[in-house]
Amino acid sequence: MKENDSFFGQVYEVVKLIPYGRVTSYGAIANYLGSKGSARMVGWAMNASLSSVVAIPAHRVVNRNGVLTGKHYFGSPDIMQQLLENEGINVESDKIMNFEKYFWDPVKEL
DNA sequence: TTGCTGACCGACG
DNA sequence: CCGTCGGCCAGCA
Repeated sequence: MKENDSFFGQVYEVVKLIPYGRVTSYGAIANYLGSKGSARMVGWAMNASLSSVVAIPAHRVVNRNGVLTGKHYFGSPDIMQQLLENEGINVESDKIMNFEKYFWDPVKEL
């Protein structure tokens, strides 16, 4: 797995491990990787994942507020919300309702 | 190689 | 409440 060699690869691993109907935050992933301050890299990795041939459920990754920050990067601002709602997650005004309930923390789960 | 930017987060004034 | 800055790592001109 060459992907796992880089910081990005570790992000991919975690994001792909996110179970159906769950969401996590950039900071949580960064914290799991051992670099809390590198939360920006997580988002950057997501951007790279869009070009990646590997399917990455980036729509399950949101910011600490539960807001769909990168929704615009999915091609259309509605795609990310539609995907989340399709998994049974309520999204309103670009933010996840009951975010705490759907929140999946890799540090605690893994 | 250097410098700027980026889907974040927390702290400071 | 709002604006600004630092920190983390990687990609690109």
